[in-house]
Amino acid sequence: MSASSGVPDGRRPTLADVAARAGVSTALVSIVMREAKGASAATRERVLQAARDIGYRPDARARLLRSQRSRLLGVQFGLQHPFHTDLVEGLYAAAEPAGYQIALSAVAAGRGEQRAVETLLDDRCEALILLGPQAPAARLAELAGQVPVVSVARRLRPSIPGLEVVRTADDKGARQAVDHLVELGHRDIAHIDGGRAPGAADRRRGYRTAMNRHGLAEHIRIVPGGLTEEDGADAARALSADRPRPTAVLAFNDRCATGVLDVFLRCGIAVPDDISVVGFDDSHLARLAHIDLTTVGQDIPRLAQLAVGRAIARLEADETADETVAVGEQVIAPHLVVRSTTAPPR
Amino acid sequence: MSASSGVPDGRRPTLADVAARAGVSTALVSIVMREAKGASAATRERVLQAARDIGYRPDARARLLRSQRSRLLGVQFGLQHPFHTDLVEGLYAAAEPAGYQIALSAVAAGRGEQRAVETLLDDRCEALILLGPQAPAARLAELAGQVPVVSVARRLRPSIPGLEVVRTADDKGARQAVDHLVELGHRDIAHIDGGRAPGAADRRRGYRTAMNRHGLAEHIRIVPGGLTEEDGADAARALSADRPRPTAVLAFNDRCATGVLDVFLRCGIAVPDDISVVGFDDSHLARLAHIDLTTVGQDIPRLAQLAVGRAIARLEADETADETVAVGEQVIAPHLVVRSTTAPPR
DNA sequence: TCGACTGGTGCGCTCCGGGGC
DNA sequence: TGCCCCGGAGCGCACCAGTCG
Repeated sequence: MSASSGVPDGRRPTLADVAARAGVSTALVSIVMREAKGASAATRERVLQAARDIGYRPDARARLLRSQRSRLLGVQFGLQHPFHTDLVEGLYAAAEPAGYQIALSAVAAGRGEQRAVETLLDDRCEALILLGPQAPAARLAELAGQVPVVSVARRLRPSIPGLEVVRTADDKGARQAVDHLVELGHRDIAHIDGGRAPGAADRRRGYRTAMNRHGLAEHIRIVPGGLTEEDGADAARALSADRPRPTAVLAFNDRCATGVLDVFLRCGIAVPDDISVVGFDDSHLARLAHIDLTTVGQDIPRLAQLAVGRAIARLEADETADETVAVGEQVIAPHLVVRSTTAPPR
Repeated sequence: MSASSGVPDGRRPTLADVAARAGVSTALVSIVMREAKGASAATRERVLQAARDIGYRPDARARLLRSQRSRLLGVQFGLQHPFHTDLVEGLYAAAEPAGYQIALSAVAAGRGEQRAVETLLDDRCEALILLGPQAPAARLAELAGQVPVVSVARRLRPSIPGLEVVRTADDKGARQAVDHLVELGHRDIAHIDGGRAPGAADRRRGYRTAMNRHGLAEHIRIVPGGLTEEDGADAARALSADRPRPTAVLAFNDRCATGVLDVFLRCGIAVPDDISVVGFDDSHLARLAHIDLTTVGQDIPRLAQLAVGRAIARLEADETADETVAVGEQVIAPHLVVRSTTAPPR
C-alpha cells in the first residue's frame, strides 16, 4: 500500500494522531496548528515536530465545517477566455494576502454556468465572483439573495440587493476606439457586436454615440457577432462581401478580433492597409506580437483587486450586520492600446 | 439581511431543517438526497418538496467529511497554457460521468506548483492529476507516497510507486515534424528546445534521432528555449542572426512557436517562404487561423480520458487492496497537423 | 491574575443497527 | 419476510468553559 508515514493503516493522519504522538490534547494541537495563542513555545515546537513526523495536514473541509466562516471565494470563469484567465491570476493575487481562498469553477463545453455555480455553492463558498456571467439577471438576483455576488465585466442594475458590480466603462472604451479611428481619418467604421454577451450593449451604445458625435451617423453599421473567434470570422466574411467595405472594424473583444484578422488574411484583405481592426480587453491574446492587436485595454489587475475587495467588504459587513458598505457598482476606465492593426485609410 | 428563504435566521438550511419541515428524520432526508433506496415514492416527493421550499443544498464538505470517499480529483494546471486549459476541459468531461468531481488549482504568477498542490491536498482530493508538472521527480515520488498521482505530459520513471504517467510519445512527435520538413526538402532544421520543461528531453532526443536518420547530423542545431512566447522570441532573435540561417524550425510547443512567428514577422523574415515553423501540442492557439500553425498534435481528449481513468483505477484498486492494476505508463501517439507555416525551402 | 493546558460539544452529514407494520 | 422509517454514533476539527499551577 501507499501509506508512507506515521499512522499504521492507510488513513490520513488527524489531529488526534498528532496529539497522541506529542502527548498532548487535540485541543492543544488545534491551537498550535491555527497559530492561536495558548501554547508555550516549547510545546508548540514539540507538536509541530510530531505533525511533521507523521505528515499531518489539517483537513480544510473539516476545518471549514466547524468554523462558521469558510473564507472561500468561489470564482466562475470561462476556461477558454484569455481575459478570464488573466483575471483569475489577479484574483489569486488579491485574495490570498487577504486571507481568503479561491475556489475555481470553470465554464467549458458541456459545463454551463448553472453547473459551475452549483458546485461553488455546494462547496460552501461565502461569496461568488462571476466573470462575465451570461445568466439572466433574474437568476443572478436570486443567487445574490443567497450569498454575496460580484459580477465582473457585466453591467447589471446596481439596485439588486446583495449584488456588486465591477466593470469597465465599456461605452467609454468603444468611444475611445472610434475616436482613435476617426483621428486616423476613418469614417466608415463598422462594429461587430457581442450580441447578448456581457458588455456588448454598452460597447454597442458607445460605438453609436461616438459615431453620431463625429457626424458619422449614416456610417453606423453593426454586424452581429459574438465572443469567440468563430463569431468574429463569420462577421468578417459578411463584411468582406459588403460594398462599400468599411475601412475600419471595432470587434467585440480580442478573441472576436482574432477571428476577423484570420478571415481578412485569408481573403487577401490587408490589415491595417486595407482595413483597420480594433479589439477589446487587451488580454494575452492581443499582446501576442504576431497578432499585435490595437485594442481597448481593461485594467485587469484593478478589476480583480476590486472584485475581491467588494466581496470581502460584503462579507465583513454581513458579519457586523452593517449594511452601509453597499456600494453596488465600481466602474473602471479603459485605455486604448495602440498596436499595429490600425492605420490611416488609404 | 440577504436571507432569502426558509430558515428563520440567515443560516443556510440543513438536513435537519428539511426533516423538520417534511416531518421525517434527518436520516430519511439523507436517503432521499443521496437518491439511495429506502424511501417510498410519496415520502421522497414530500421531502424533495420541502427541500425545494426552503432552498436546501447539501453541504459538499460535510458530506465528504463523513463518507470516507471524497470522489474528488485534484487537478493542477497552468492558467496561461492553452494546452492545459484544453486538457482541463477534457478532464471535466471524463470525470463527471464517472461520478467524480474535479477540484482545480492553478499555477500562475506568484502561485507555484507547491502551493497549488498543497491546497488540493488540504481539500482532501483522493488523487492528483498534474498537468505538465515541473517539480523534481523526488518531490513527485514523495507526493505519490501520500496519494495516487497521475502525471500528464511529463515522462517519469514508471517504477515510482503510486505514480501513473500519461503522456504523448514526444520523441515520435518530434520525429514526425522532422520527417515532414525533410520531405518538403529542408535540411537545415533547427530545434528550439524546452530546457527542463516536461517533454523537452524527449522532443530533443526525437529531433536528434530523426536528423541522424536522415543523414543530417551536421545540421543539428539546438537553441535554448522554453515554454512561453517570450522564450520563443528570444530563440528566434538568436536564430535570425545566425549564418547560415536554418530553413526550418521545430519549436518546443505552440506558445513558443508563436513567439518565433512574432519575431520573424517583425524582422521581415517570411513564414513559410523564408523559413518554416512547426509547433507542438495543437492547442487552441495553433488553430487560430491567423496563426495557423503546422504543429504536432497531442490527442488531448484521449490524454484527459486516460488520466481520469488511471486515477480512478488507482482509487478503486486501493479500495479492494488489489495492486495488479498498476500500469504505470500510457503513451499516446501524436499526429502531425499540417497548416500554413511550413512549405518547401526556396 | 494569568498563561498553559484539557474535556466536551457540535458543525452537517452518512450510515449502521434496529423497530414497526 | 419484506419495505419504510428512526435513533444515534462519529467523520476531523474549532472553540468554549474550565482546571491547574
